[in-house]
Amino acid sequence: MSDNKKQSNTYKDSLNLPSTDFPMRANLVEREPERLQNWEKQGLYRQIIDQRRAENAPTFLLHDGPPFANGDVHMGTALNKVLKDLVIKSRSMAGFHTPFIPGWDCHGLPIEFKVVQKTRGLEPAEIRRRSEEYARKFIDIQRHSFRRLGIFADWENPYLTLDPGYEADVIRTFAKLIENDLVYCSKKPVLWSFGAQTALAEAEVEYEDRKDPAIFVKFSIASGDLAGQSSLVIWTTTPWTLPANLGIALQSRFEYLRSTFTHQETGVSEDLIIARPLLESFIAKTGFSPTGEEQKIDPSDLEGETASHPLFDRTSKIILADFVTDEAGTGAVHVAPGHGSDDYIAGQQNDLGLLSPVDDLGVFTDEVGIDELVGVHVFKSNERIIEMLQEKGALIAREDYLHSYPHCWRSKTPIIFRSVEQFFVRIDKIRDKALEEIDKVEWLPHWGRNRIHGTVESRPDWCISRQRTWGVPLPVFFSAEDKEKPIIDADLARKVADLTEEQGTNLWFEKDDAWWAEQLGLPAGTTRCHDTLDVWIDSGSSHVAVLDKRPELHTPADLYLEATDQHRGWFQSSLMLSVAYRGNAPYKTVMTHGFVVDKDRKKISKSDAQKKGKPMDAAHFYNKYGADILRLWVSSVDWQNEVPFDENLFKQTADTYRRIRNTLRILLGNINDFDAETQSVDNDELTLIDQWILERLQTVIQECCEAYEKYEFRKVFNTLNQFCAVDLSSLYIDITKDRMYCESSDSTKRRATQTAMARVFESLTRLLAPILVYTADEAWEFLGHKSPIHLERFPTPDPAFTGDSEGAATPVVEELLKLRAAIQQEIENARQNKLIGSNLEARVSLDIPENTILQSVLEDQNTVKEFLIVSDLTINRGQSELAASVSKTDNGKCARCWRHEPSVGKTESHSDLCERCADVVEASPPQEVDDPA
RNA sequence: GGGUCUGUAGCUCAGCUGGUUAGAGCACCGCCUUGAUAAGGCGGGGGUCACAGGUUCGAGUCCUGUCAGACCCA
Repeated sequence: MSDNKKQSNTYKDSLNLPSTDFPMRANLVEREPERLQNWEKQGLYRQIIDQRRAENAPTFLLHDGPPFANGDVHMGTALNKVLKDLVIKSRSMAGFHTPFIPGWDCHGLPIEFKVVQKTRGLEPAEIRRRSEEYARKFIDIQRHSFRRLGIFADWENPYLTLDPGYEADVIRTFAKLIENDLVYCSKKPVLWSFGAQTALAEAEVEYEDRKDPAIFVKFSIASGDLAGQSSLVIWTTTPWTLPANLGIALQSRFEYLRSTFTHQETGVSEDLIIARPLLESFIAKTGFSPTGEEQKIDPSDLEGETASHPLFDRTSKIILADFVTDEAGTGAVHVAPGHGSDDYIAGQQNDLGLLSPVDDLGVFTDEVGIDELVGVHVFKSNERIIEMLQEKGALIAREDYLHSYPHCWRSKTPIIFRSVEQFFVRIDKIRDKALEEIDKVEWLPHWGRNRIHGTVESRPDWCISRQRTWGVPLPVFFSAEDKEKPIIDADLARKVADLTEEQGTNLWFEKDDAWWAEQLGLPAGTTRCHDTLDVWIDSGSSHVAVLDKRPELHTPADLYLEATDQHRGWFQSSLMLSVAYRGNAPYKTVMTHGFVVDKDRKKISKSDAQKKGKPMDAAHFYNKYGADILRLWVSSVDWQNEVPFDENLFKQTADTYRRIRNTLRILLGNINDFDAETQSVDNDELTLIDQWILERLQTVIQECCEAYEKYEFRKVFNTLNQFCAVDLSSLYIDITKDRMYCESSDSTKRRATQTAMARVFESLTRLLAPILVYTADEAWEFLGHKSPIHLERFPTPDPAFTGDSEGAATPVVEELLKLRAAIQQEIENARQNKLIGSNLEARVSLDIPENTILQSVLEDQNTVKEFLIVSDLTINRGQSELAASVSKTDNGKCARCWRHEPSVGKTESHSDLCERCADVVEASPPQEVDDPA
């Protein structure tokens, strides 16, 4: 027994077992940073760029949308940046010159809010100093994460929207808008946050449920035939806007009903006019139902008449408007032009005038006209106003109304519509051109076109002024004579840009009005505007401040790639500003990805995730699993839709990773003693199976390159995963084990397989490189390459193995696979019945129908046996159907190769070996094989 | 409420212009192997293709509606 074991160990030493130092366990968390450090030390990004430039490669420009310099990199941001990197790396390996300048969006309320919250009462210049410090801190944090994720970019020279040069270009972009007569100032209702004391963009608003009193209010008709006889009833959920009421809108398409309405319980009667489509709900909600004669009223008869305001001695004009619907209310809509955008437009069209008696804090001003309300917050006035209506007998009914209501994304306070002097960009002047440009752009997925088209089509003028400090100043002045009159002048704006180009826009806040007036040659007494520009102007100007500015870049960019919410955000602001600035879109293609959602496809809110202890920071994952796992995950998902995510998916991805890594490892181990330069065999010396795997490889190369080109990384992932798991691991490597381990090391058969394996390895690592940035480079290095794989190009299919030639191996192998499936089932039966253990103990009898494809290969028993990994095979050709039967073989087991061969014992000097092994052992004694020296 | 989308095994994804018993990998269960071994091989279970109608000789694939989810808007 011990003798036997000793002997078998001796034979083990005579085998060519795979050998490599490429570790099975990746230990990515520790190894990746080391590799990253090497790359950075040698300036790999620069090397790649320089190399492609030297090759005169065509340029592919992906313009980075700037993430906000606030908070850590979470999975959503990581998804975005990794996708961008997959694009960049795959385009680079496809031979393009791909400069990638990362950016950060640095200004804006969220940062200023953090700073101001911490310390109140700071001077503007100090707020700005601290805001910049805050932004830069997070830029460093995020940059570190992005680098760690293996993203190649010009990290030393990113674009920051707070850079003086960038700010100056924002101002120049704005000057161009002025020049094109696109900027105006107007008192207009805007979304106002009294919590943050600023106007907000729509993107800065979030909706939350809120309960408000909804009231039905009577306005008695004051002119025309019905004067003094009947009343219109309006419905509103914002009683505080009633003091600003200047009109009542009716729907021309509705029929209205006039009647005496009597309250079912109180018996009170009122002569009222209600739209017929809303009559039922009116009755249900107010308790008033028609009890008198019913008279049809045509709303156009009332148009132009007036109704008495229930709180003041003044009238409101009755108008017709399309925004009146039958969804809620009475068909008569309260119009306060100062407090709503529909109202504002209707007010303009009908000369209603405008009242907006509310200040920055959301408190009523003198203008409200009711002394006791002056100084009271609007939301605290609702109840008092309702009481007053009640006192005047104008309140028909009230209810509590739960609705989804806009809130400020920062201060979380409800939004009010309030009219203030604001600056706007006239969208109508550029809308048509913008819509035209949209259709020249390629949108991925294609429905993105509809999304942005819809938003551009319907968007109102762009409110671009913010009453905040942390931003690019709005370069406008107010005349000395009339403080209300803005001086909007392109040349002045350009001078401001020149003055701040070097020193930054802090100058605007540090120097006083007199200084500025003098610098710009304005009359003494001229004051400057204290607003800042909407941050969407900042980031939307990047095509000027970055693409135009940097010598290696240009407009339009080939690709913008962001999450779908940017259809209304950056894609749109960039489009509008580019159309205004240069008359065309800043991009050729726009690609969007979905949001990261949880495994039930519900959105992940930050607070929820924290509550449940579910980490969402990218750092958690690359520190626990490694960046390559995170990247592999990105490559595996359908990012055009929502991207499901939870930690289990990482474990799943890690399994896939392990399989790929082990495949690379066994390939390395098998070609360890092989020098492709000197020991490769000619193509016609490759065996069937080698030829087959190379044919498969060409298909894989073809499919992956096409998929990369179409940004279908998921397909690359699937293709490579299957190639590794099925074609290589389960078939090729398994089938060639015997020849690799047992044939003499220099045999042609073995060298043929090594030739194929080396080619597979070279191609596979390159195809993996954009995804597994660290692992592919590690494997590449283990093969003996000195320079990083990321300088390489993708492989191209070898025409000698495209599989459609006459001697193609693929059709033959596919037939053999059918035989394999048939016998494996029988072998498994035998195994389950404890008849045999390993495949090699099986005696297989195989019935095969006539098969022209297999004809020649069946002549060669050894090839078939090798392919099927069986020792003892009898083939019965010309049978009616494919069938296999299995029993235990009588052949003796070769102590070296473990096959059960009839030839075992036939060689006297090695009585426990098969003939093949005896020959091999005779030819090369173990010591020589084992000792590489 | 409106717009734009999505919905195939436990999970991540394939299923081309409608056509035989809907596929892969992972996970799960069983077996084998111990010369890829914190690996590898083989076999197996698992899907009324969200639901309900319709068009068609025939639908996961086309149409309508419902439900659920995402983003944007109100």
